[in-house]
Amino acid sequence: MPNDLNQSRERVLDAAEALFIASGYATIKLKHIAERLEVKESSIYYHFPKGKEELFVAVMHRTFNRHRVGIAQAIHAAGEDWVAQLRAVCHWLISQPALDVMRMSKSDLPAIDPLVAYELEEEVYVALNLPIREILERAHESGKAVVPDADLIAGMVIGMVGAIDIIKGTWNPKTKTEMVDILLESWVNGLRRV
Amino acid sequence: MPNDLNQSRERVLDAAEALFIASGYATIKLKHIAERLEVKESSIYYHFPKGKEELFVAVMHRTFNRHRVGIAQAIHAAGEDWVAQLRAVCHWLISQPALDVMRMSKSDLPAIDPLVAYELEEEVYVALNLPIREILERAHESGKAVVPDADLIAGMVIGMVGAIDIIKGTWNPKTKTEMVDILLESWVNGLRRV
DNA sequence: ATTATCTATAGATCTATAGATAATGC
DNA sequence: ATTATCTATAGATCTATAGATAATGC
Repeated sequence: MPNDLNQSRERVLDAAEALFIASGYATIKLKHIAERLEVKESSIYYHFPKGKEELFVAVMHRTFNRHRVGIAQAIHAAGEDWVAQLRAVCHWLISQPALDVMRMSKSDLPAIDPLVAYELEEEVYVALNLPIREILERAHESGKAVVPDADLIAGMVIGMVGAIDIIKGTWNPKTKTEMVDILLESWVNGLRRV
Repeated sequence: MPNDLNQSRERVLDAAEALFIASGYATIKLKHIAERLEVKESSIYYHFPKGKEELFVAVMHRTFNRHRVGIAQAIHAAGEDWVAQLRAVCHWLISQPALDVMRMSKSDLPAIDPLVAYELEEEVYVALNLPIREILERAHESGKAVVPDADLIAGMVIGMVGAIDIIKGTWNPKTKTEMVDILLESWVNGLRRV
């Protein structure tokens, strides 16, 4: 059953992305992806002849590229205010499958070709950390915020959205958007009241 | 070569903990643990006859129990001030192998017996989230802080320490303690300067 | 006798390949 | 002719078990 725009390849990437992003490279077997697609494992090799690692790398490139574009657009659409920009980035992030950057960095990437792993690590940085860092640096330079280490706080913002995902799943009845707004508000204005 | 206090069993737990905590249940094979111990895979079954899952569960119980005790002591030793208590918890956490709570919850625990997984999830909550949440609630009730959702912020604090670990590994030349202090300071006092 | 390891191997699972089958587009 | 699937199977890896070996404590 042929298709015009490589639709079946995209379908494989979609299924693999949902599973790899949620559970990681080692946990997800080709069997799981095949089951989700309702095809046999071997069919996946038609689209990704080199197999699991090639599929994982293709998924990651696509995901990080989507984030790079989505975050840049979100910031642009948010206007000049740095808090509005930060909120826009967070709202974009919670609209996407939750990334576990720690698992990627310490578990997924060490399992693949080191050169490709390095490239992917750079893509994450450019797509996610860098734009957030730049928001914070602009706010700092214009005197609107005190940002002691923009890279560090950018990393925290990304981790924040991941943390929301766990808390959401377990207990909290609030929506993710409400949670992000609460956390950002408390971070921007501070917890302390003397 | 016998030993007095189950020393060889503890040695297995130590090796398994370092690997499981860093890379997760699926990534770590018995081979990796055996290599680290310089024994054969089959020797591990002497201490954990039911194999990998039993070992993983024993590791997690031990880890969470150590955190429960360590965090309670850290808070007690920190005195009355809520910021000092928060800092003490964070300093305890960075003294320990970095936990990836998201990976545990979405990747490791779903791979084991559901009943045991539920128990472990509760242990994490009691050991980590609950004490932090209580610090924040006390600060809120005494009017010293504005804490909109203590559970949510407690989850973030735990995520924060994990995020530090990634950033540490990749770029930042600061020590983990410096990073925690910077992040806590910025969260307590707020980023905004109008 | 108890503790702790080893060798050897079974059985399951996982990744990957070869080659057949089928549907559509030209 | 091209796209996309399938069946069948090889080979590697992983978990687990049975039973031997060796050292120490009683």
